[in-house]
Amino acid sequence: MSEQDTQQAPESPQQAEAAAYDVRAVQDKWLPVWERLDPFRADDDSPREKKYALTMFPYPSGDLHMGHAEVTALHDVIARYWWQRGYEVMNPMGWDSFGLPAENAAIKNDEHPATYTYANIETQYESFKRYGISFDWSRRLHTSDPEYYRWTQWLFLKFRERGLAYRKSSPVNWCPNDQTVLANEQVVDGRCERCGAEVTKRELTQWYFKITDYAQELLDCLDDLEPTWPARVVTAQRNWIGRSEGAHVDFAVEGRADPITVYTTRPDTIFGTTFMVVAVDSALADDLVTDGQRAAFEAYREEIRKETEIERLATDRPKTGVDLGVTATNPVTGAQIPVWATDYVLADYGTGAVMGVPGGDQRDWEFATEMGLPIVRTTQTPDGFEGEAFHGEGPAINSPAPGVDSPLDINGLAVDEAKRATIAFLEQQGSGEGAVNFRLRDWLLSRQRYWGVPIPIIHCDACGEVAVPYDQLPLELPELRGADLKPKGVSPLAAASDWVDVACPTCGGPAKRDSDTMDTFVDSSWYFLRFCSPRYEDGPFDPELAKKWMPADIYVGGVEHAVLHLLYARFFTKVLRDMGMLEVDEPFASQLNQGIVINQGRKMSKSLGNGVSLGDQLAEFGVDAVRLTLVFAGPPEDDIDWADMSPAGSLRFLQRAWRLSGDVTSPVGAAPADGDIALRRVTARTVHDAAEMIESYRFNVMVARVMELVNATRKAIDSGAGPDDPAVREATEAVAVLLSLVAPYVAEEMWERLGHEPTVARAGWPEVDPALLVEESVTAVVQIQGKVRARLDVAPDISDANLEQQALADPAVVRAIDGRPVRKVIVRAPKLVNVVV
RNA sequence: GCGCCCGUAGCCCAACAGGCAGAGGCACCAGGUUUAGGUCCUGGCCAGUGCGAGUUCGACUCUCGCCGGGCGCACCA
Repeated sequence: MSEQDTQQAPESPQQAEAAAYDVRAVQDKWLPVWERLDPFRADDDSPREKKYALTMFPYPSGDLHMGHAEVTALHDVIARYWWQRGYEVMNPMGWDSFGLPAENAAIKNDEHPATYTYANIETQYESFKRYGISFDWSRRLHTSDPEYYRWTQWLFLKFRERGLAYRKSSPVNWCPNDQTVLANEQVVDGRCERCGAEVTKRELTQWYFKITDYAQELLDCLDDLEPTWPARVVTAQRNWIGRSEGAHVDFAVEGRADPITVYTTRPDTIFGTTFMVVAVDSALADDLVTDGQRAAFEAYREEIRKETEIERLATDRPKTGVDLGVTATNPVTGAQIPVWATDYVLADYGTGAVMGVPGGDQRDWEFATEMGLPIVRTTQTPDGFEGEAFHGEGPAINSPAPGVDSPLDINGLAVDEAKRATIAFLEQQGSGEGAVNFRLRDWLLSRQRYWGVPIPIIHCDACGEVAVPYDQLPLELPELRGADLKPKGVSPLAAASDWVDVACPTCGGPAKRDSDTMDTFVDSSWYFLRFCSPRYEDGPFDPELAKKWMPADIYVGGVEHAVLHLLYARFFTKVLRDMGMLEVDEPFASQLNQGIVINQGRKMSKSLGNGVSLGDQLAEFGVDAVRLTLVFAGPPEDDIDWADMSPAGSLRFLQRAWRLSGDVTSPVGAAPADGDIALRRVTARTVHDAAEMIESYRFNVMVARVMELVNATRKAIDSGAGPDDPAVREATEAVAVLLSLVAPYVAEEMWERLGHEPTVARAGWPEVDPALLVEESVTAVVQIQGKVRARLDVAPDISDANLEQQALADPAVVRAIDGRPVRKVIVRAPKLVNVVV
């Protein structure tokens, strides 16, 4: 920047002005003008067709960084394109402003989390404005504002009324560092998604959203999203939901009223069941164990509880378990089989109990081998099979085994048939039924933290759980700060007795508020709906306006939310639809996942010392050049290595484009039809292609096309049609409009120099005369044996026969054929002729 | 272990639906301009598409197998 200034000092300001524009001065000039014109305010009453452009709202930690710069630059290309194409565009922005970093900062600095949060929000707000993204700031929201979280609480209570929010005791994921529980989605490879600490299990009573009620629909709708959502997100969600089909089977236990029910995807292997395994941390195991085995069982359970998730999930360690001392009855053979407890069965999947079929399941095989339990194969293995358990296709064998008496016989049946026959038998006998299971668990939403939405529930000894009355919402957080917020295993709110101790709204007796707060993913599960009517007072959003704006036409953001935010937001949308408040089934019609900005082949990090400061880059090259660099770097989904990029080169290009606007001498409104036809064709082609590129998210190619147009226009001015040709004006105006999607400042400056009023952002997409897109002649290639031997200039509508005749008459072709007999001629008019000799 | 994606000039990246491998940029070189090793203008340089097969008149593009890189899932019965 300072370099720019010193370069302008020389004797002739005129000359300096002609060579380069002052990046900072241009930014300072236009920012207040845009502020005044407010060109991106979405009008709820506009008759124009709507577009809703959404980008993931940030968490306010410090100032904006390169990642924010990339995602918003890409997003803004689309939003600004839609404005230019004449849509009414809603492009809102806000902050996901509850969360742990603010709380940690508050403890460290002995202050209130709001101090950190709102200071950062202001910083980011100012940065966003200067960065020139076309946000409609009139819709700004913060999830930590009581006006916002009032409705988060309202939604929680409505969900609860529908049976979709409930409390249960269960072993939950616990982050020992953050001192809070985590949802399954927030545990990555056995570690806390946020801080990386190894997650352990704890038995706690917590609030859950019953997202599993929507498992099937969440899965089914992915088919509709497949064409417009990134494949990896769709796949990730399918895997996460994890639907499987199988059966529930009851194994009777002598002396116990209830049988042990298992879930299996392979009911056809039931004859190979030589033992049962129950999750060691389940209530079922505790209930089944005999007095004689209790001591051993409890010792084993203690050992397991001390393990971290990482240890527990390791697949290569030996199987462990303890015999519970009871036996169960195989419903098809009547055989008595031992029941064991183990940690390789999960308490919260299926029924927490599994029939052990070592012949068909590798885990069971290992367990049987370890414990000396019998192994029976029930599926014929292929010739030469040398593995252990076999779970492939093959006819059923030993079902029943010779000499075993059973009312069911599935020997010889293929796997699918055997499954069907077994389920039919079990259903008829009343000892089982076909069943579907999902990997997806209910969403644990309680958090033992302060800086979040208080759960609006009061616990009364007499009345139980009582909802905070709607007219008392928002239930605001008590004022806590600094050391009050230190993690102590229970929510900091629990210690705020003034706040916690209340009269029961129902009976008036002494009661306590629920002291947990909600997972911040609850806040972000509906913010895109609030944007439709951000000041609405009668509900979380105005259903009429949601009807107008929803769904979001594009959602741009990071792929790290593939199964977190994106799944939760879909769930909320479906529930709100079922509540009659929304008409859409899905919130986001299409999606774009940008890559990340790295440096020197590595993720930017403090420890590597390879961080790139957005502020420094903006100061050195200006907003436009940084935005252009990010958009031009490559396909949006790809990571950008900043070390490979050249923001200086981007700035040079922008200077070249800008210079065009000073060279144009024809008047505003000069009839383009009188202009140079060759340049007009290039302009038309560029505008046409640019639209296509944007709509297929190939923004880097769009920029390359604009560069070509700039080059062509330069040539026309210097050595062609000349600066007064109307086609030069037409081309330069097109450059300004196209550049307005990426480099708003220089585009505005060009627009003014071309004699127009601001703002170029709303100038409208250039008109393209379709006649200019039709080539007057094309080059046809003549190949001999697939090698190019000649080129012909031909009419675009030349016939196959005509082209073939011309090709074979061409001297170069005749020479190449060299008298050999022509065996075959392939003609693809007007582009190609291939002669086979 | 299973699944998905990607390998094109020194570097970042293009190539519609199989049909001329290069659109654009960076870097580099040369000439012009210049007080100028900068800016600007002009021109140049640079790969036969990771490897090996197959299909085809024709393969960067389709199929199969390797090699290399990335991502996702992973004791879910």
